[in-house]
Amino acid sequence: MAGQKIQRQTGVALWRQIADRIRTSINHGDFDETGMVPPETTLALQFGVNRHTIRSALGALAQEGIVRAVQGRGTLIERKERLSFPISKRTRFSQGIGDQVRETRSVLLAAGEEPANVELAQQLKVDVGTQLVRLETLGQADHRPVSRATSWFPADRFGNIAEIYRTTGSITKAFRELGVPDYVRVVTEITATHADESDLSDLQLSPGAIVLVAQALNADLGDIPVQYSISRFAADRVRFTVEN
Amino acid sequence: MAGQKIQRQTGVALWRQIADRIRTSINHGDFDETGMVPPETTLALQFGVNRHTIRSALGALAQEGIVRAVQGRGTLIERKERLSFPISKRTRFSQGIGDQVRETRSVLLAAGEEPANVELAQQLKVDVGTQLVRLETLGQADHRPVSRATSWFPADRFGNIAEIYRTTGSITKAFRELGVPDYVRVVTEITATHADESDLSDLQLSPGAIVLVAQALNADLGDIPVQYSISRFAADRVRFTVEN
DNA sequence: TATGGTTGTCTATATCAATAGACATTTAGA
DNA sequence: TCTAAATGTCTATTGATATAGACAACCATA
Repeated sequence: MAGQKIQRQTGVALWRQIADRIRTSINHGDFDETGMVPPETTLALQFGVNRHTIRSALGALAQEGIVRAVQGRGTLIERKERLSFPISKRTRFSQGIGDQVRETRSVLLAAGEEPANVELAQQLKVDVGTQLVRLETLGQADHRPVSRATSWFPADRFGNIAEIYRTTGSITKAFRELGVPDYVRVVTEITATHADESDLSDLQLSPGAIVLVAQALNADLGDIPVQYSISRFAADRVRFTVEN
Repeated sequence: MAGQKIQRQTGVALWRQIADRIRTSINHGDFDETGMVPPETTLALQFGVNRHTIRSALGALAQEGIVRAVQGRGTLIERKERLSFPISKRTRFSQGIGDQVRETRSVLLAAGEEPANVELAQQLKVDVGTQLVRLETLGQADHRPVSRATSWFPADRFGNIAEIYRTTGSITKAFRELGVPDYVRVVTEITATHADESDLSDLQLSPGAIVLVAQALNADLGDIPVQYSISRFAADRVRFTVEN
């Protein structure tokens, strides 16, 4: 927990800034030796704020299930999190993080059809208005939500992909059943923004959190686009790794 | 500016959330037709807040130089920003964004030597304690700061790289003079976090902003690590693009 | 030049965020 | 079993945040 100072009067409450910093320190392993966060009075001194402000920060982290305060003992670290998520030609949700957690799962939240707007048409190289299948999915690792994705597929080739995905829980398998034995990542765009309301509920985030947004285009082996997706990851649970 | 609601009582002030959202909309080109932000009363209605809260948000954006309010007319958009930053085997700062801006520049802020700690040693494949050259640099596009990077190089091969970099303003050229005709990106790790105090001053950010952090390892053509760097980008000025 | 639409300014009030201090309660260890 | 160290709870005060309403000042244009 380096000597960075915190900002006052910025529209971001001190307790939230401090909570974010402590969460980062925990994930970075700064307190691994003791397994607990430093005492409130120590933290108050370090951050140069009142002890009550520290308590607000720790209260928020306790709400997230990251720490647990025990009277008389201290504040114990309950859970650390930050998965490494590889991005490469063969980016698959389950494969990449499979060795970091015990169980990965992908859940279909919603499915539907809609015509391609200008942006989607451009990405998937189809005409505007072409019918697309839209899938809303939630990626989980050890029963904790990690990513929230919206994907679009050309409906003529993948009209019933929702059906198959629902049963298999895997895009890769669904593609295979629909005559796409393999596919590759063409391009990934990465941005970061503040979590919106649906992020908070879907990813079980604390308000004010940061989400990493990855817009990805997958194509089959004939370079025909098969999937365009926008995925939102909890920034403090995930890191992207680009291997060249 | 989709119908995402804003969060109350989250430790992030409403005016800051709204300022961030409006900035994103501007950068996304949502108001390009008129060149102005919607009237304050309209925004207040859309976001479901008081007009004074909108004024706080617009005031913050005006402080950043993004908008300018004109009494009687409206609030004009002064500047848009979000550069696309490609990440590939041959990631170079100037090349990637060279066609998006008129001028790119890289400035040496500081230089020094220090022994490798555990992490640096592991990354650069040297022994702990091996002497390294550390360079602090600032990447600019059209005189606006875009990235703030700290780089480490093995001192035995690149002892005077700071000197050369200061004159050429280019890592690529410095490498070339020091007997590394070419180099490739081995791996890039991408995370996101809130801006700290030095980000605010170096990148001229507004408090509470988000930074994208890229930790990158470059190697020469013999796969020997030559540079490990940690770069911080203003998240609302940059997007990463991973091409496979 | 009159009008509608827009930003600028003021007052007032309620709630959240942060500080300050005091003391209770619990735990671990001497 | 006493004590030090830690969290838990309470009261009080100040400043930042947000709402509400009213009206002034300014601009474009019909």
